Parts: sequence; structure tokens; C-alpha cells
Amino acid sequence: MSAIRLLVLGAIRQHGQAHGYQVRNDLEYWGAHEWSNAKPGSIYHALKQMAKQGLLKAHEIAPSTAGGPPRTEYEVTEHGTEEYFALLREALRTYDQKADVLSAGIGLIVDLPRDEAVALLRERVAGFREWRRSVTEYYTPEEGPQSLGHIGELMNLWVHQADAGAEWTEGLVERIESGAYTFAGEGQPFVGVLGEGEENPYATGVPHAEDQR
Amino acid sequence: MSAIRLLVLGAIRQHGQAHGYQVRNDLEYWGAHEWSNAKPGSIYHALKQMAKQGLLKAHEIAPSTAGGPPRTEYEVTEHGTEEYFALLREALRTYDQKADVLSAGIGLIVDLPRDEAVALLRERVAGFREWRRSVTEYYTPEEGPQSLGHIGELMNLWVHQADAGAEWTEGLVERIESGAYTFAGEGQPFVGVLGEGEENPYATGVPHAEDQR
DNA sequence: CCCTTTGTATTCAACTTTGACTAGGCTACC
DNA sequence: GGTAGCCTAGTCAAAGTTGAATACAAAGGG
Repeated sequence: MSAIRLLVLGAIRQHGQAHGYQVRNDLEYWGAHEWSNAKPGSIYHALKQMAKQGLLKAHEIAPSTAGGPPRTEYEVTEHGTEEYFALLREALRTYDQKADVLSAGIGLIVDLPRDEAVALLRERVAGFREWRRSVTEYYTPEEGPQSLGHIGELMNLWVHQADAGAEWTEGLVERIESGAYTFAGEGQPFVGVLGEGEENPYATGVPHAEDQR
Repeated sequence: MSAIRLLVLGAIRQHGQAHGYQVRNDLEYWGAHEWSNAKPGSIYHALKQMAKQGLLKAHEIAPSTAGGPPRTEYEVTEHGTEEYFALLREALRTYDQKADVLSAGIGLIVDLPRDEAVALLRERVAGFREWRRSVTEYYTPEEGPQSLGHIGELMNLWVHQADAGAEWTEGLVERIESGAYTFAGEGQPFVGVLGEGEENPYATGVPHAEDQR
């Protein structure tokens, strides 16, 4: 799973209705062009595919109000909303995700109820623990760890990553349980998109670290 | 950059000459089908593209010795060797890599001289430090961290990952400097592929954690 | 008033990835 | 001795990704 569909659905949902360029601008506002594969080509491709699959409804070409070619407005269908929450839950629950999916999930986490967010993150922690267990078990040869040579460093790496991932996730769970942030159904939602004609204050210069573990 | 070319070149180099199925088996032996995108389709695609680009030389269809359709043997050209080392260095040097690229780089690190491996990993550490710096600087709004809401957790996540990544890398540098493992030009290289007709002792059940940061 | 620049909005070709499918030959069993 | 299953070896269509290119309108400058 890539982060692009999750990001696009999340952006359109916050607007109610949006065209491709608007989505592109939001993702840029979020810095997503730096830490995910949210390039224009990918965005428009995702829009068309999701429209084809009934996740989005295309409102045919409204003439542009601010110069440029005509544009297509998209709206998230009921089916698309289901898909959005499925993707969001998956992004938060599973530990074996690309970094951009997790980042997208965190950015959109407040679309879920607080309890559910906590439950999903706990599943994530459990996944890390299980991964750690299976890695250490698998890479413990009878002839002693030396027999693996430098390959043992892979185990080392993964164990380190599992521990770090679990630790951070647990910290987040604690903060959420202590009442931090505003989740679904708790009043004024956090506004994460640009209004019509609003300037993007973070035009460029966002930190960059796309992938990696 | 994906890990597939690095893995394929690394596998063929260790055999001297290999056909697609053999590469596929090696990658499975390494567990790479679990932690990278090394599916059959990707492997054969990479072989053909790299042959087209002169990184590999195709020795036309030797009839299979063990049943099945005829097969094409590939050999790494001089140009391919250069590319291999360029990819390997990149995998180890840059911190903003997908997890599978780093794992592949670690698995093949002993193809480099010890000094160079250390130097590359030090660059990696420096990259993490710089990333950490730029993230904390960027996400420190004048109105206080509260104004970011849950988006501040993204900064938190990235800082945590930068610290964990730098820490693990530093540990590895220490171990290598203390003389661990056998690097290029230090005698008997570590054997990491299956011999002709050898059984894969790790048929399945490898730990699984492909991507994520 | 023409012409370059800027901003809006999207398209496209080339390449990569995915998962399922094809296809030949060997072996073991009834 | 036929046939089902398995291993060897690779192909393919559909989907996703990339980076550059296109198209159109308004704004600004000489």
C-alpha cells in the first residue's frame, strides 16, 4: 500500500469537494511532496483510478475561476469513505508499512474516534513485539551467532527498529490517552487544508526524508 | 532507488554468472522476498533492463540442466560492476532510503573495503543529524508547539527515527572498526549464495517487515 | 499593444512493480 | 502406463510512479 490514496482521500474529504490542483496544493502544504510520493502525476492518476472504481465522483469540468484550463471536481462517495477509513486504520495498525504511510496516518489520525486510534496504535505495538520475537528467534543459529557473519547485523538492525518503533508508538498512545489533541466527535476539528485563495505559508524548505525505515 | 537492482547485481556477482531463477532463489535464501520487492516479475524485468543498458551481458539460452524451459545466463559487465558499487555506496551513505535498500546494503557491505564502509556509514550518521536539526527547526512555530496540534507528532516521529537510526549506525561503525567481519581484500570472502543443487535451509518462515521507516 | 513571465491545471511517455498465469519436464503413485 | 503433482523457468497485462511537457489565462514591462 502506498500513501497516495490515503492522502488524496483525506484531502478531498476535508474540502468536501476538490479538484486535482487543490489536492496537490494541500499535499504540498502538508509537506507530503517531501516525505511521500505525492507528485502531480501520481495525484492525477490516483484521482482517475479512484473515480473509475467508484471511490470518487467526478463533477465534470467546472471552468477555472483563476485562469488556466478547466478542471474536474471530485467528491468522496460513500464507498470512498469506507475505503478511506480502511486505509487509515491499516496505516496506523500495521507496523510493516513504508514511512510515508505512517506519516500520512498520523496526519489524519484525528479523523478517527480517540478510543479507536488508541486501539489501533496498541495493535501496532503488538506487531513490533511479535516481529522482534520472530527476528531474534529466526536468526539464532545453533552454531552460535558468529556463523552468520555480517548477516547478523540485519537482525541487529531490525531488532533496533522494532524497539524504536514500539517505544515511539507507546509514547504517542500515552499522550493521546492523557487527552491530547481533538479527535472525531470532540468538537471543532483541526483544520488542515488551505482555504480558497489562501497563501501557503510553507512554500518550500520542508525537511526531507522520504523513505527509509 | 529501489533495492532490486542492487540485490540482483550482488547475487549475480557472487555466482560469476547466473540465470533468473538462480537469482530468484538466492534472494529467497536471503529472505529478500520478505523484506524487499524482489518478486519474480521484478527480477526478470530488472535483468532485461540492465542487459539492455549494458550493465549485464546475456549469454543466450543454455538448455536447462534440470527440467523446465531454456534459460538465459547473465554476467555483470564492467559497467555493471561500476553501477553495483555506486548503488551499494548510495545505499549505505544516505539516510533517506527505504528500509529494503539499507537491508540490502548491509547484506552486501563486505564487498567494500573496511575503511570505505566506515566512511559511508559515518556520512549516514551525519545525514541523520542534519535531518534531525532541520526537522526541529522547521516545526518550531512562533505561536508555540501547541499551535501545530497533532501535526507536531510528525516532528516527534521523525526526530525519534533520526535518533534511532543514528544510534544503530554508530554501533555498527564501532563493531566494524573493532575488526568484526571480513571485508574486501581481507581473505576468504563470506559466502552468501547457494551452490549448484544445494538445498535452501530456510525455505520459508523468514521474519517479515518489508518497509516502514 | 505586444511579448515574456508567472500561476493554474492537467497530460503524457517511459519505466517499475505486482500478482497471476504459462509451460516444459520429472517423479511417484495407483 | 497414465496422470497428478511438483519443480524449473519465465511471460504478461494491469496498475502505479516519475519527471517533463503542455495548455491556457492574467499580469507586468517596455
